[in-house]
Amino acid sequence: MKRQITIKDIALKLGLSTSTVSRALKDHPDISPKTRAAVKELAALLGYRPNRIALNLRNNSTSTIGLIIPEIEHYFFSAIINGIEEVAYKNDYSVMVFQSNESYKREVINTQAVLTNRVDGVLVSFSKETNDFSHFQKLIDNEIPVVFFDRVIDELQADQVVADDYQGAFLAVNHLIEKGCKRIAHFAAPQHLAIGKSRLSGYHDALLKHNIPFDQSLVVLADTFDSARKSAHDILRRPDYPTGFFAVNDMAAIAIIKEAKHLGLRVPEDIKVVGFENSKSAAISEPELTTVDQFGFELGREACQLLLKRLKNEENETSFKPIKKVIKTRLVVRSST
Amino acid sequence: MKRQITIKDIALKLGLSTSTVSRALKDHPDISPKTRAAVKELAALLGYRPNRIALNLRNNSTSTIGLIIPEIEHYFFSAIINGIEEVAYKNDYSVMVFQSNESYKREVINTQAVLTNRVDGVLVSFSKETNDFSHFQKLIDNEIPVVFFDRVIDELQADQVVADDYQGAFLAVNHLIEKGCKRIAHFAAPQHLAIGKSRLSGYHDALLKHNIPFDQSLVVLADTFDSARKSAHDILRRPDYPTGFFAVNDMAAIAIIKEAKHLGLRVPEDIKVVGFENSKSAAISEPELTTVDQFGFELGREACQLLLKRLKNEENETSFKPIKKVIKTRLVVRSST
DNA sequence: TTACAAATTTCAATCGTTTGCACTTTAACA
DNA sequence: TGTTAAAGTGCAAACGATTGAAATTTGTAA
Repeated sequence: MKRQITIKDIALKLGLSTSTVSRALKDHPDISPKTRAAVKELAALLGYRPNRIALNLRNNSTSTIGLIIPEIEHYFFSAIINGIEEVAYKNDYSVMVFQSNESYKREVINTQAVLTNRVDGVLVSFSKETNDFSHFQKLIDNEIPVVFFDRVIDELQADQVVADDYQGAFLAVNHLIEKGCKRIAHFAAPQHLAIGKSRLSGYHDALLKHNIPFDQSLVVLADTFDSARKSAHDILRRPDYPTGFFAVNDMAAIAIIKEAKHLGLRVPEDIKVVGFENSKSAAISEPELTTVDQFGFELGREACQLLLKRLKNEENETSFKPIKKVIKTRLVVRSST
Repeated sequence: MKRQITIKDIALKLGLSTSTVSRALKDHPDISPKTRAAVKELAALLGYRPNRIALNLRNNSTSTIGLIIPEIEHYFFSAIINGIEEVAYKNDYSVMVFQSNESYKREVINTQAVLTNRVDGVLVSFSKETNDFSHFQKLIDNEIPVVFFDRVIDELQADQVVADDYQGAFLAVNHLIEKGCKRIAHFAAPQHLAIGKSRLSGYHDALLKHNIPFDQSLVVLADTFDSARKSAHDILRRPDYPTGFFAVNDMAAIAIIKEAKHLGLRVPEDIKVVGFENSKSAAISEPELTTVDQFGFELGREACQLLLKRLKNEENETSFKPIKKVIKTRLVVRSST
């Protein structure tokens, strides 16, 4: 690689010391106008760019944040990245992306990578497999600010940003009931994830509000297209199949619709379906899917803003109080209900 | 931030010099077994981690690659990132992501960011707006290896990785013809993009092969959902509307299907539609979309591998010969044709 | 004991930039 | 002309790790 122009090069050509050049470049008042002008001119001419790595070393900071995320391919996560990148960009931070691919092992390695790369802070949404969180604790022990988003855990002393899963689920189920559904199934996420729990509990309470008994047999674990399609097949073949479906994400909801149509049922006449995410696919599905908008972009923005705030107040080490931000959701009504 | 353990800390505690500690840690033969063992033990005990930034400065390399990409939210691009991250991860590289959001201005800033961050190499898919490429030339002038993927340009002395757009388009249109379509429309991407040109020319040649005259009025510029829906509306209202549609991407194809159904036309009975991308949405659409698989993941992998190869052979500066890799595509036949 | 080689270890410079302090120049005033 | 303060520059250390060369220690044989 071509050697980059350094302060030393400029100093040499001008017969100055590196200190003078350094100060001239940043308008230090000690430097005479003549010298300053000369330095700046030559710097521009040579195309001098300060070497960030040297600065990183000196300041012990990289202006980089690490992002550990299950899978970029999910619409929801890429929307979040969008929000994160937006805020990072505006604050002159760069983002390093590490995917766990929903693997705990990979995630542990990711936390190490984040450490070796000396990022200033980390944004995390952990994998479905993860139920030991000591690798994140290690980050916190190293006093690297961590903000969890979407998939969060209360046991760690760290900030959190989440969608209002409870509210969203409540809205969704309430909507199904108002549309006339008496028996409503819930396709749920694993219950060790907070989103799994909150959405189930929103579902539960919406039923309660309308005096509909909670039926455990109508709650199935299915948060992917394939598993949801299979479960939908089973449940729709029961004689007393439910007429309302609340799925934990859009993919599962779409799988339900697909399978229903496959079995000769009409949506929304025979069954009604609500998803969660408001992905691109929701608008494409046929009929278009009623869903809960999670505002992924805003969620990413909030998470990044929170992290940057922590990075700026680093001196303030007295008694860390975790902040939990909750982003309100919104029901997007379409033709599947 | 807590001060990290350095080599100096270990040296001090053991009454050694930093050089000895450094060499002991990397099994240099000069170091006596006793010393080595002692150093390693203490290093492990204290949780020593080498400071990558210091190494970056010394080696003038960051083990980081920059990725400049239009929008992460597109399935195709996130699939590519997946492939890139996979290869980077295996080779101990980290990936910094910069989105241009299809904005030329932002892209120029991204190239600067990539420079200040002193990445070792850059992977680029440029924005639709871009038709001045001097900002990329600047990267090349700085002797930073650049690999273009998907959206590429021949005028720059840089490697390229692309899907075989011509072949894919040919397959798609050939398939439509074999399914009985006589009049086939093409919803195209802007013609200053190589993908726009290649896919049009694949379309053209497939027609030619079957002696179907090329009709310019059947080629419309529409590569987004909204623009395609609008164009589909117009074209389907013509009395002599075409019965085959080849869209430059899945979103446009899905828009065509939506609009056709909206106008009371049946797919695939009345019109047949083929997309390009093989996104998740293609499998979800109703009817499921026949499309050309671009193998985004493999494309990302190839691009990253090519870049890493360049990074490894940096000494070899004699007469740079750009490499162009073409990834074969595959027609995925579903029920829209 | 001396000499010499081999085995270990340390020194010092390096990467590029910043910054407290010391130094030199300039100018002004007595 | 000498004194002194102000203005402008330079020195050197620091960030953390590496590495060629120099220095030290150790071992061995005469």
